[in-house]
Amino acid sequence: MKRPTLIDVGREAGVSAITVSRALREPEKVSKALRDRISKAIDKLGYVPNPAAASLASNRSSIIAVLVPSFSNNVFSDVLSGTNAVLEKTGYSIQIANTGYNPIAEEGMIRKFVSLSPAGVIIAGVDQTAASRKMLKDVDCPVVQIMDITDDPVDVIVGFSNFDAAATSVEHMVAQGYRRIAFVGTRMDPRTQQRMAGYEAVMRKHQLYDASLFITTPQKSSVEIGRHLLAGLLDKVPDCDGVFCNNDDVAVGIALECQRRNLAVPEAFGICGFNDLGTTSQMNPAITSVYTPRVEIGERAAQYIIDRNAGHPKPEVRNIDLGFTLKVRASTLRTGTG
Amino acid sequence: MKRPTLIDVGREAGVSAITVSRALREPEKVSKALRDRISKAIDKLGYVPNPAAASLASNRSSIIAVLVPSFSNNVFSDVLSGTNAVLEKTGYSIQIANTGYNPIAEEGMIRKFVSLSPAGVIIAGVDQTAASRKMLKDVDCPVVQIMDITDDPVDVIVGFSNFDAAATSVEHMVAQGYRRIAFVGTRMDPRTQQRMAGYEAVMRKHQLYDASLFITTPQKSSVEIGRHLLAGLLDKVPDCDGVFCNNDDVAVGIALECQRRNLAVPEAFGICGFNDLGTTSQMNPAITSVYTPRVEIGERAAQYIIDRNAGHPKPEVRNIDLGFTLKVRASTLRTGTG
DNA sequence: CTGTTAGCGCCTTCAT
DNA sequence: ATGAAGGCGCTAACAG
Repeated sequence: MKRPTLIDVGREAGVSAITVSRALREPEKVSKALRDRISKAIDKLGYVPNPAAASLASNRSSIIAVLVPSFSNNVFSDVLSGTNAVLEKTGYSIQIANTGYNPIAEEGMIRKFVSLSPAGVIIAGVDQTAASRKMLKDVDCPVVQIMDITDDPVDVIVGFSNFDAAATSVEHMVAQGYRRIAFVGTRMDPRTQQRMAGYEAVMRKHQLYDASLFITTPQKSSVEIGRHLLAGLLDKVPDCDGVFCNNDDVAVGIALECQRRNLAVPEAFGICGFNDLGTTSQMNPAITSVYTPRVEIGERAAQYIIDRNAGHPKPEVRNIDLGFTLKVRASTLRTGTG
Repeated sequence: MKRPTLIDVGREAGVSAITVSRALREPEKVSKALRDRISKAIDKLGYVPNPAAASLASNRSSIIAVLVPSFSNNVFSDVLSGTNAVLEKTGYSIQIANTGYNPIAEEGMIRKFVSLSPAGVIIAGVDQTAASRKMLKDVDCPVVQIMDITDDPVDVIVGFSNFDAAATSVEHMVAQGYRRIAFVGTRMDPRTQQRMAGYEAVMRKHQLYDASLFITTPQKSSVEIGRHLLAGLLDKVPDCDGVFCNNDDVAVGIALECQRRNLAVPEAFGICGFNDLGTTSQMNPAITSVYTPRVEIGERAAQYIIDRNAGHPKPEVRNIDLGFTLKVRASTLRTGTG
């Protein structure tokens, strides 16, 4: 009743264990006849490899470590969907950890993951601690940073410029005649801060910058928090005529609060969200948002790991910018021209 | 520069490897003096255990396998958050797989997970194949089914009755005077079908049952699909006066489409969602929904695994019903009495 | 193309 | 309370 091993399979097929091992890992190095015999023996005995033994002997595992800052965030579930879709037909498995936007916690998680000899690491952002970065440099597997872009990735980065995405959005709002545009930011993680910087750059460029237009909170984003933030914003800045939000949930909350207050969107007040998670496009009026290629980022990250482990060389371009798309909708369209 | 092993730590501390191993796993069996020496040696060398070796030698791992039907689903990200919160201070790690609502795929994933000698398995629902169920019965670790309830779990189940939750919601709508209540179901997974059964039972009981009131689609739920489904529903059943949705996103989409059509909610049309994911409560009017204890389910599942592995006996009550709460809001309140 | 040998790092068992 | 011996199942390295 005990679980069969390679030796058992080998005995059944009349070959040695190592041949079975080869038939599984490098079938082209084993003759067709043997492959067939071995495969029958495997089925007959119900053999399933022991990954712990494989990992111990070879000093590498089939585990891809994924470090995200939050589970309850559609952004990262989309990334994970993409990664999973690419990986599920392969032998890799996904082990995840939630860093909770905490670089120190992240460091510990990286240390633990490194001890697994992972087949790859996918990690959100570029703001790792020095120690984290060193571990990621030293680990003997592909490492993909995601959701951001930089000239100096640990290995490779797949993402987009949060700064540019924000700047593009705010430029659009300015072009639509909005002047007193607030920045509404929740949680204020590094990527949100980059969006804030993009907002600020454009506002300064147009001499519209005003420190009182920043509305931020360390709380996580939600529709509810969006509603509350709008109330606070209108108290503080009564002549505010629009918002750029770091997140779609907040934008939806603000839109719903505008409905309640009969604040005319887009005429009196413009709203722009971020990520284009799906609800924004359905609102009345539809909300402008920045589409970000989350699923594709997850897919590309996984594919990179597969390719490198299959022997592909490290590519020359190590920052893969997948861009973003400003989805202009009614909530910021005053001129009718886009 | 090679990674230190227990032997290296032992040499540094002047003890044998096995003593270091004990100091790590069963500190109470090692004298205080040695523990201190060993812990210094570990820090000095930067020793991190090799989980593959541990797993191979002991025939069990620290991996908790989590099988969910979807990543892009707030329900399961909440469960995962709860599980992760309980597990993150422990030595366990989480390995996830996405079954895609496919029992055959699920079977393969279980087979693979079982080969890891996991420390626990968390799996959504009760509709596993016979082969899956057998593997889960045979695996030598705690197994927790979640998001449902049954008298006959594989090991333990933590969830709530989808049938009762739906029945309670529909009873409420009937009490509020709605008569031509439609069931709007997306994806039609097993739990959705139970909700449909709960709806049907109540409609039959009140002699309100009508087969044309079922609107279903295999597509995944979204705000957008909700809007389209309402359009189809009103074409097909013009006198329809309310909907019970299997999902909040769909309910939100329907509410937004009602806004657009100037269909008065709750007066002319009642809307009830499912799961109470957060946006429903913020809508205009606020949408009634069934709150489900998703985070707590994830927490309890993880805690059960920890407890059993710490030697706690299998509890007598093996189906842990955490219930649900109908959150009555404006979208179904015609009488003002709740 | 196939086999032999020798571990990988840790834990189980048994001894002291 | 600590240690010695042996093996978990697999694969790297080298033979043939």
